[in-house]
Amino acid sequence: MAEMKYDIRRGMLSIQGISRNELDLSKTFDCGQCFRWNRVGQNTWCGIVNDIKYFFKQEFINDENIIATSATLAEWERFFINYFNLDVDYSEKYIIPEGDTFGKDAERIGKGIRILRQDPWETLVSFIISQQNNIPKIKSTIEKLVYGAGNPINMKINGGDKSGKRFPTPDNILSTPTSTLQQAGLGYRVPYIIAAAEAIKLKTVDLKALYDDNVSTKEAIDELMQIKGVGPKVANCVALFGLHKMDSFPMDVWMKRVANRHYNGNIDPTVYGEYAGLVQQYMFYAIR
DNA sequence: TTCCAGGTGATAA
DNA sequence: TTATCACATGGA
Repeated sequence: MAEMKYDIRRGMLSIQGISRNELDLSKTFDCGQCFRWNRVGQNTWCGIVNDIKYFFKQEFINDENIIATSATLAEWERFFINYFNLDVDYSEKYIIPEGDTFGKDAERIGKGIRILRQDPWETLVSFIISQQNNIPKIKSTIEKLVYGAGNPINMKINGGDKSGKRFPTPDNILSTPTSTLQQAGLGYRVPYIIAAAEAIKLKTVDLKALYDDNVSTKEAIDELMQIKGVGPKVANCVALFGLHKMDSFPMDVWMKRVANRHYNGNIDPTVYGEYAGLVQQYMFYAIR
C-alpha cells in the first residue's frame, strides 16, 4: 500500500494514499458484516465504535480515493488502521483458482471490502439476531436492543457531547426484563441472547481467549456452538467478523445459492487459502 | 394474504 | 447420521 497522507481541514481528518481497491467504505459497510454503520448522506457513514460516534466520508476525485473522518489522527493510527485491517495486503492472502469464473467475478465486484475487526461480543449478539431475519430488521432490532438494555453514555460527536446508549454488556442483558427484550423484536431469539450472555458471564465461552491467533478456527467455532442458538452459520460469522479467523466460511441461504448456481451444489472453502472468509464476503456481496 | 429473511433445536428414523 | 418442522417478527 502506498504511504498514507494526512490533511486536517476544519477539524476533519482527510486521508489519501489508499486505493479504491484496498478500501471501499460503501462495500465494507453494506456487505452484511456489520449492522451499526448507517449511511447518513451521499458517501457518508455514521457508526458507534468504542462508545464514540464517528463519521466517515469517501470521495473519488480524479481517481484519488479520499477518506474524511471525524476521527483524530491518533484515533486513526492507533485504532482504525487495525479496525479496517489496512496493515494487511489482501491480494497476497487468498487464491482464486484459474477457471473459477464466479470467484473471479465476485472478486472484481467485491474488491475494496475490508473484514472489520469488530467487538466479539457485539458480533455474537448481532449474528444470533441475524438468523432467519433480514438486514434492515436486524439493524432495527439491534438499535432497539441497545436503546432498551444498554447503559446511557455521553457520546463524543465532533467535539460535542450527546447522550446515547452503550451496546449492552452480558450483565446488562441478564438484568433486563424479558419483556423489554421482547419489545426489541428479538422474537424467539430472546432465550438465545440470554444463553449467550450467561455463557460469557460464566466464562463457559471466553471470547478474549478465542481471539488469540493460537486458537484455531475450528476450536473457536466448536466453543461458540456450545451456546444454545448458535449453530454453524452464526459461529462462522462470529469467528470471521468478531474473532478475525479469516478462513471461516459462513454458509447461509445466499451462499447455498452460490453453491447451487456455480459450484455444482458444493463449495470447498479450503481452495481459497488462509483468507477464504474474505472470498466468501466477495461472493456474498456479489450474489446479493 | 402469503412469502421470506446472513438458522437452529428438537424429534424421528 | 440426515430429514423435517416449528419458531417470532416485520417488510414486501
